[in-house]
Amino acid sequence: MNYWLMKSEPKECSVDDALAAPDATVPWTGVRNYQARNFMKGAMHVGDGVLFYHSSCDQPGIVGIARVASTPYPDPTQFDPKSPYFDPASKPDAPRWLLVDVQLLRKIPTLSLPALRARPELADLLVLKKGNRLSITPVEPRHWQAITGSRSCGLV
DNA sequence: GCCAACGTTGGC
DNA sequence: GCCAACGTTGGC
Repeated sequence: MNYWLMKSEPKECSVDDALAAPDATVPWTGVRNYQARNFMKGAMHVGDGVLFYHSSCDQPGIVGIARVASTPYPDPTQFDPKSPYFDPASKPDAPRWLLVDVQLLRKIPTLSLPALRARPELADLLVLKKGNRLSITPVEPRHWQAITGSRSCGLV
């Protein structure tokens, strides 16, 4: 069991969009960074805990508790010329970009960046570190527990 | 393999 | 819109 923080721009897929989706599950499209991809490819497992994060918006922060709901599979947007995530260098027989499905378990009151920074036990949370731009970052168990109050995946 | 130029992310 | 911090690209 691992834990992750995954960023989404609410303009594209907000926590409410995830909540409204069938089974509250959405494909995590658009990851175009090798380090983030490699997390999905090599270290993520179905059932891993996910902190659902809103970025590039009025109030950035953690807005939901979710879980990894699938093994990694090719991100279809890489093959769609009309998609902003289209990657002409990626071929269907050798997909470059992957995604996983993410299932929202519960929405939480937004934990804003200032609120997160106010907690000393979260000082090492990667998303709070200066210069961090990764859209998927691993979360240490102690951070997960501090944020969710649970050792488990957040299932109630 | 080096590294300068360029592009992107994302908070502010 | 600004800009710091990275990642990627491409000439050499």
